[in-house]
Amino acid sequence: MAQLGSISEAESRVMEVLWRAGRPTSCDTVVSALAGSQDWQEATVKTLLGRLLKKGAIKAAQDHRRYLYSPVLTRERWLSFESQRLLKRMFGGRLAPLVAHFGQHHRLSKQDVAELKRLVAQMSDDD
Amino acid sequence: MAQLGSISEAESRVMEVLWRAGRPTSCDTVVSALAGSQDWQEATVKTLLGRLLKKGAIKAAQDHRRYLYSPVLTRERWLSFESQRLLKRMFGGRLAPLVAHFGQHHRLSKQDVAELKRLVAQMSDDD
DNA sequence: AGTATTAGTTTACGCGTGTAATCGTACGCG
DNA sequence: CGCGTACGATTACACGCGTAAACTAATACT
Repeated sequence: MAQLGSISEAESRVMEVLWRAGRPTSCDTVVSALAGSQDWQEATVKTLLGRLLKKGAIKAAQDHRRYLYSPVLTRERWLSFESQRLLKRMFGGRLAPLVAHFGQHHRLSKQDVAELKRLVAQMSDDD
Repeated sequence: MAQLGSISEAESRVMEVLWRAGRPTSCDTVVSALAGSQDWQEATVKTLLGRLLKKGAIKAAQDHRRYLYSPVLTRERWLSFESQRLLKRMFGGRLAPLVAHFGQHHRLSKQDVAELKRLVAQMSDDD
């Protein structure tokens, strides 16, 4: 019953497609959507869809002779799960140290800084 | 030759010890340092040190009948590597969306918000 | 000097993952 | 009505990881 949330890298690529689609989607359509960016055989996608089903991250609804898949795990929940995992593992679970790290070690675009400023301002507001 | 940077979860626990130690450290000492937090048999730690050696993430210097291990991969580089990987995978490689996500979906402590404010202010300064 | 200890090296083993090929089966077409 | 086709399901297989035990070689103690 693997706690929802832990899907693999490759699986998440498939989820991205389903999230973007916003409606039940056939395996075939997923394959097309991935063609180019991800060079997988159709068989591979089938496998991944199967694994996601077993994990309960997606559900399948019969549509004539095939299934249409849709996410059960939301993108929001997944983002939360993974980013909190990283924060916990590497930054004592707190956001500020990560931001500090980025400030020191990576060039942030002016746009990013502006965005950040806006965000923290908003946070104080909410308070 | 796996590009430096990709060490596993368990391996990173060992690295943490070496980073904190700040000087060449014996396997035995690593085991003691982990006792409690991480309930591993000595054998397990030996395995992990061996794997880290093979990956080039640490080096070993002979000291009488044993080795003293020290990091080659720095904590900074590791933090950068992993956090950028997450950002790229989940937030289009940009920091702001992650912060936005946290703002919306997780309660940030007053302390965290203050810290964040200080950090972004500082960023503008640097600019 | 022989033996117990200790440290490093080798081997083990099940599980998840990436990446598919193959199998089985229901349907539509000729 | 039989056969190719299009799907999902089953099976495959190597590799990394978590977790260790077994093996080996050197040393310290008696």
